[in-house]
Amino acid sequence: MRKILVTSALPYANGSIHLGHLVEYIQTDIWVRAQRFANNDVYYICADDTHGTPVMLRAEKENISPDELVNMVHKEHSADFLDFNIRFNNFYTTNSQENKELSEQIYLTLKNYNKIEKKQIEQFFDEEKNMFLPDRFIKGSCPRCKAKDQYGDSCEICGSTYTPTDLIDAYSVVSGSKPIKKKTDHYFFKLSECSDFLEQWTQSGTLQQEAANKLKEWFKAGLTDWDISRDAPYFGFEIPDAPGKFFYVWLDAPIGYMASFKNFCQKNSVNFDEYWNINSDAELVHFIGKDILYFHALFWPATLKYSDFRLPDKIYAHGFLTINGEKMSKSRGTFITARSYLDTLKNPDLLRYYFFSKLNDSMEDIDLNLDDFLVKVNSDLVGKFINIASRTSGFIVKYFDNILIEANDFTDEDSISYINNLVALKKEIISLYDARQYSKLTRLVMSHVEVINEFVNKREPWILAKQDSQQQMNSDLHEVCSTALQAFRLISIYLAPVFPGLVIKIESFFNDNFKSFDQVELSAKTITKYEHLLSRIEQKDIDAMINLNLN
RNA sequence: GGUGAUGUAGCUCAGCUGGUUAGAGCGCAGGAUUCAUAAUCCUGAGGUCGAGAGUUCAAGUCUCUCCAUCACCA
Repeated sequence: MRKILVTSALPYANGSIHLGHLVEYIQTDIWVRAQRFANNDVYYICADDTHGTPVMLRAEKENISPDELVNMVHKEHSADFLDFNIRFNNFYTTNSQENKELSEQIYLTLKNYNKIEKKQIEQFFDEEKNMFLPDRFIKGSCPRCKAKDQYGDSCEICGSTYTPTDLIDAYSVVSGSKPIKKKTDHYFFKLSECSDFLEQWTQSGTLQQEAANKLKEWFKAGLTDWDISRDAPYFGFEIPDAPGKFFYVWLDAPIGYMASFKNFCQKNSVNFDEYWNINSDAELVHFIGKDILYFHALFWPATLKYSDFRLPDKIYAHGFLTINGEKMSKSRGTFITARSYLDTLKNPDLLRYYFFSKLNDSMEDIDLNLDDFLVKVNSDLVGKFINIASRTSGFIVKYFDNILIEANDFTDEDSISYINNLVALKKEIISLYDARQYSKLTRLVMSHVEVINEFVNKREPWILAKQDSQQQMNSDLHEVCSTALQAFRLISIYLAPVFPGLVIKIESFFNDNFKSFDQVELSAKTITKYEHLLSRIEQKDIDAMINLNLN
């Protein structure tokens, strides 16, 4: 049995969860559930990422304290995750006592290793607000194409990148005043000294090949030291020996993984050190988006290494979500929030299935084509999969008093072989889940769904039923329908990690409780009367969802 | 501008180290069937595998050039 600690990236506490976020949480949640079905011991941990300038300024704008804002958002995020059937063992916050203590402890250990250095830098400063400005908070005209109101780091019109100094007529987004340059002391993590270690570590199988290749580029360019401090006013943790200086949000965010787990351990009597000690025998797996590979593959392992903690075993990066082949866009209404999906389409499992059917182990972007989503989910799930139960259960109820023939008692050659084939898939299914080859898994399982529908068509239970009005137990009709339903049960067990809400209904249909892939070796004995397990998606619901996001 | 990734049927995607007439699902057309939420099953039409050149007995699969999209970097 493997002991695994799994994390998804921490959502930033400055906005709502949208479908792009959900790719990751759904991917991870499915992986976690599948590992549990494979009898492994898994904890799934997450938290809100709360610190930094954007949260601080938004709170100010809304006339509330950052703490209040962060609490509000935490409630919203928690509800979104819950309603999408994403079940963390703990969904905490980086704005916590545990995180403060761990961040300080880690910082001080880094310092002991002589990995921290104070350097004077020059940064843009807003005199009116009396604060230093991140690049994103300076706007001006693009030096190349002269487009107005471009951010301090790059131009959205012509795509050129530059520093805020290059902007024409730069102004502070916060106050509108012209930023001046001002000197200040910052603390740096001497990442440049970690190159050898990181180069070796990142090329050792922890990352996907494509991610490792990406990192090679960065190593070629050379690692520079990492600025881990920000000047007051800043929403975050003050650095212990440096009044007025705060940890940069990206320092304490990944430490939030540890802090959230620590909080969980305290509440549940789990041994924290067993998972984070340098010689821990548990696995540590991070799911992230490709945009934050830099932080997780460089800063984070270096931080852990020089603060005497264990390193991650795997960093699994996925691509971005596009919608109808394009970047999500507010003006097209494709910046779809989790809540707007739930309000209109209701059923989270449909999106979970769609993402599942498209995800693999690569960093390629995945596309949510809304037309494809509608027909694909309806035909795969309702038309084929659910239809197996829907079309055969009536006979079992009507003629056989809800009693199924168990797979061991099948006498028909086809019946025996279909069930055997499905049971034999267990190992492959487990390994496809483990390897995050979800799209391959979908094709594999769906091919079996098709076989069962073909079988039912060929055996024509409706004809068998007409031939004999006094159906005997173990008759052909009984066995044909039992075969379809036993197969349906096995497929449901294999896909249980994908659609937990639907599975609850399937469980009660079989008077069963699915917990492990091992249950495919058993059979169902009875069913309850069939009731609709799943409704189709309708175009008008998708339209309504888009409309909600246009406002 | 540099680096990397991607570009296969209307749509979404498979195609491992190059090897018989390029595949799946959805959609579409025709047929079968009526148990099932007009679901299912069968058959079929659709592709010069982004473009061009090259290596090879043989290339979607390797090399080069170009085009498009995306990402990262300066």
